[in-house]
Amino acid sequence: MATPPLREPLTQQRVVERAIEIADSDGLDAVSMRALGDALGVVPMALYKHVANKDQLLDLMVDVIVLEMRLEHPSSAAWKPAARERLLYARTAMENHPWAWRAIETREAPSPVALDHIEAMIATLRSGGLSPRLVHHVMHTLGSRLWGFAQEVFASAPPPTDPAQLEAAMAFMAQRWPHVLEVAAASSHDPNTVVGGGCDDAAEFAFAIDVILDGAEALHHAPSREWALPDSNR
Amino acid sequence: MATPPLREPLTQQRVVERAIEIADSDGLDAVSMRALGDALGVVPMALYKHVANKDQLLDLMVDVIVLEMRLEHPSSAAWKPAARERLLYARTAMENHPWAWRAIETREAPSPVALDHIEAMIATLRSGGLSPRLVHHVMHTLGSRLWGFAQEVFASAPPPTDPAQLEAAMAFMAQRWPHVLEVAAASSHDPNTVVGGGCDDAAEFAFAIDVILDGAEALHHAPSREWALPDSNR
DNA sequence: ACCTGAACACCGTTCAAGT
DNA sequence: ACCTGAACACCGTTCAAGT
Repeated sequence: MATPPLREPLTQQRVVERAIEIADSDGLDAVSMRALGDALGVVPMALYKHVANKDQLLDLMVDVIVLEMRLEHPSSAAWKPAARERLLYARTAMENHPWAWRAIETREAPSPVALDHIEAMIATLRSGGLSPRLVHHVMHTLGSRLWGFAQEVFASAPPPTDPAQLEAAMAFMAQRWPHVLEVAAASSHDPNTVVGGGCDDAAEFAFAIDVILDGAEALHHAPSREWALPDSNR
Repeated sequence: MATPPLREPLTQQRVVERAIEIADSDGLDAVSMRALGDALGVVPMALYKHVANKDQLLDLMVDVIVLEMRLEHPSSAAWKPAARERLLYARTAMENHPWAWRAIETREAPSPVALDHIEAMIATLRSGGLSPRLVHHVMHTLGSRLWGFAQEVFASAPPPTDPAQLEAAMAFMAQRWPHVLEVAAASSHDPNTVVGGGCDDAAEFAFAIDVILDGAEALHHAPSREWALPDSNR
């Protein structure tokens, strides 16, 4: 009588799924080959039968998230609302996996799944008649927003919770960085939490992509027609 | 007779300068406490007398680069060319230290030096009469471009050098990602290097900030005056 | 005051060995 | 076929000790 296996054999899919679970709950740094092995009840080196190395593991994790950004049929046929919907859809996937932007940023080349996403957005913009050259600039201007995130540098500084400290900090800012304070106050939805925290990421994302898409539309219709020539290399 | 010291004692400044030199020449990953100690002819643990830990070392390295972005007197008094000049100036500093965006991105809170940079840009935008709320949105839209970089996700894929491989890759792209190929071809300055590589980063940066600043100007002058109300919280 | 040595708790990964 | 154990070459950092 053969001894039955004590657990399911690993597969690449199980390895990647578990890695995503760990990243979702504990962050990307918690995904080490050793911790992932532990979570799967296996010695770390066993993982190397299913992924070539950690880099390929990250590739596969990113592909799962990018696949979640796939939008088969935008609800509008017009290029601008369709592009807008694609970008907001990508942002939803990113919101569900807050670690993913850090993984995407370290990928060196686009996978076929990523190229499918790029292709869909470019096709949408081209369907509006925007020239290849204008579309190219727009894609660069969108930058990471194509992948549903904007790198909000220095965005995560929480204000002090102690009211006395908060008041002191605000007094100091009013003296040394008065314009920063004024703009932070203007952005705050809740007037009581004036410094940081009061920022609506979704609204900022929407504002930014509207500026970019409106700008693209304006250039497309510009009287110079510089951007409208479909067959030039401009 | 006291034995003279065999080398200059370390200072925080020397530690940070050497770390920046290593990052400039070998990349940010080459800056480990151990390698930095080696480069200074000192055991790694000696560094902890001058920086609290590696995180503070990165803070200090970033501050040096952000200080290089300081522009005392823009050459125009008008807000838009002045803002444009600030952004391009920041990009120059970033170009000289290609590792710096990776370090900036991992900082959690802005240092005083970083707040000075933010303050200068906000003051420039406010000098044009843009409302605090519009300025806030514009700052978010600029995102990392305020720090002179745009995260060009998946931008660094070099095309195959072997002509046969290149032709095969292009044939495959033409079939599966036709719009990507068309747009890549339109962007290429040299028609012989059609896939990747032919992209002018400086031109893309300039295009993007012009779209954003032009968009800000249009909203500032918009007939709705939604963005022009200086004293509301909108 | 400033630097050192040994050690701890981690990494990713290779290679030969086990069942 | 699939997993394991021991080992290698790295990390950042602490702590007690040296001069």
